[in-house]
Amino acid sequence: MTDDEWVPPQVLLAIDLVILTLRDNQLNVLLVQRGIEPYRGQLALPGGFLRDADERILAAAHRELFEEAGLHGDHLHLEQLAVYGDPGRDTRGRVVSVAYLAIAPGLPEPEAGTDASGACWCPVDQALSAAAQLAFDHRTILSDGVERARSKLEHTALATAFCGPTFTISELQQVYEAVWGVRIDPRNFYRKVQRSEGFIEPAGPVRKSDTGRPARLFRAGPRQVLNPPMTRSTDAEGTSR
Amino acid sequence: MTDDEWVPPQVLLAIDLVILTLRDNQLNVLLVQRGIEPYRGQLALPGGFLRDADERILAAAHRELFEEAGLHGDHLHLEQLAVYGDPGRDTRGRVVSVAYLAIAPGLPEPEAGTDASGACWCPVDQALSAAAQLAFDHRTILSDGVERARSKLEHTALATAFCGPTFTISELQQVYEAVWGVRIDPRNFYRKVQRSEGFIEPAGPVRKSDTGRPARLFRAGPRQVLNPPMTRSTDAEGTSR
DNA sequence: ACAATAGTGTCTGTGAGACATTATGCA
DNA sequence: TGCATAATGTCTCACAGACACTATTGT
Repeated sequence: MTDDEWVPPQVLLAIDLVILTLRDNQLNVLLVQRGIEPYRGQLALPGGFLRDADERILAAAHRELFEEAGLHGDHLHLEQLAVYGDPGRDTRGRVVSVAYLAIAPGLPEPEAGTDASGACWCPVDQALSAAAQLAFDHRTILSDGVERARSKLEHTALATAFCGPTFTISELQQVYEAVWGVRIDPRNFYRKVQRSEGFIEPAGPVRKSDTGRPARLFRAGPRQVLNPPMTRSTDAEGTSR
Repeated sequence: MTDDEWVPPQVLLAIDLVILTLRDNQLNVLLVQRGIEPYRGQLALPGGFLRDADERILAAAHRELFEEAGLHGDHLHLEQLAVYGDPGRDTRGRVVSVAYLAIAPGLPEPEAGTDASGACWCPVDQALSAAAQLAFDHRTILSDGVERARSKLEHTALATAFCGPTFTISELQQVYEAVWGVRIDPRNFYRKVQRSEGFIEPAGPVRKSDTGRPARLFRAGPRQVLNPPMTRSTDAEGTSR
């Protein structure tokens, strides 16, 4: 079409991870402090380049997930989020990054000393505030990831991925409250998740807590898409004209 | 981390387009017949490589949209779908493709003679049937694109993108019926879209048709996300255990 | 007994779906 | 007048949200 000698340009392929978890009833994201240029010393999402030309992209995401956070595949939700590839987003050349969204159950401090020179959980509110100054376009990526998680909570069973293998209903409720940033009536929530066919199923007897009546335990059910969905009261959306 | 001499591998970046429209009350997709290897002569989604290292990915999508289908940006919905980059999906090397979903109002036969040696609209049912044999992993991409369109119809105003600048309510209904493959009660549909704040707004007087009472015309409203959503009766989903 | 959380029951408003009815054009 | 489609009204059932109430633990 153009020159006979024209060949398409090549690009560097990177993976970025938005790893969300719940800590202390707050939605947290895993951030690392960059050890190399560009943006040396600044906070960034964990990630890296494709290792070699034969590595699958999803495999690279899993590899980075392990290298930078010490997490491996089991009990972990991992899904493609979007591609970010604007020219100039990385000074090292044309870098196209595939972002993945990972949801992990509540975890203690991350394993340090692997790849990243310092990884830490950070509340997303804080990471998204103007003061945080994430590297590259990672603020956009994080924002997209959080919005995706919020949305998927509505009509999929994603919420169970934030919990351990078994959980109580009020623990599940805390997931919704933390991710959506709203308060939910426990009685209505209880009925709703119970009725939602295949969402959760009974597991073991009860979990005793320090105070109050012990709660029954549940595990994630077989159904991934919820019917009916968990409508969050979306009272301020759309274009305000 | 590994060798001092290690450099990340480079890949070729491609764009693939899932261009959907409505023709004769059927959901159609634009396909081209490949003029070059690999998969020469087979049907494929329109697409191509990044032109140069400075081109934005979205710009490349718009460029291909024009080159291969003669469509340009106005009155056109275009959104990122996903990335497909498995090794071996293209024999020319490691090709990572960013798929875009485009929705166009009903259109006549596409402009031939630009880039693709023959482009044509094809009913999606037919394109997805086993007999079609699309090139590369384009069957998967098309399938993902259609599912995305179906899903977005529920809680966004995407349906209006299938229509012209003005449309009647029954035309809008035909969009839903065609994309979802269901029948909808016209009276209930009428009330529902009317009540949905900001979805559609009156435009001009009426459109006369060959038969029956003329219908009022509407245009797309300012609101993109619908509240309440247009629930399609999702009676068979999730994992059947 | 009391505090605290788990779990159940009841009421009310709203919307979805089924379907009758009226309105407005043309042959 | 008859036909076809547009537009509106009515009914019923199911569910969301509000909230009173009972149950079961520890102190």
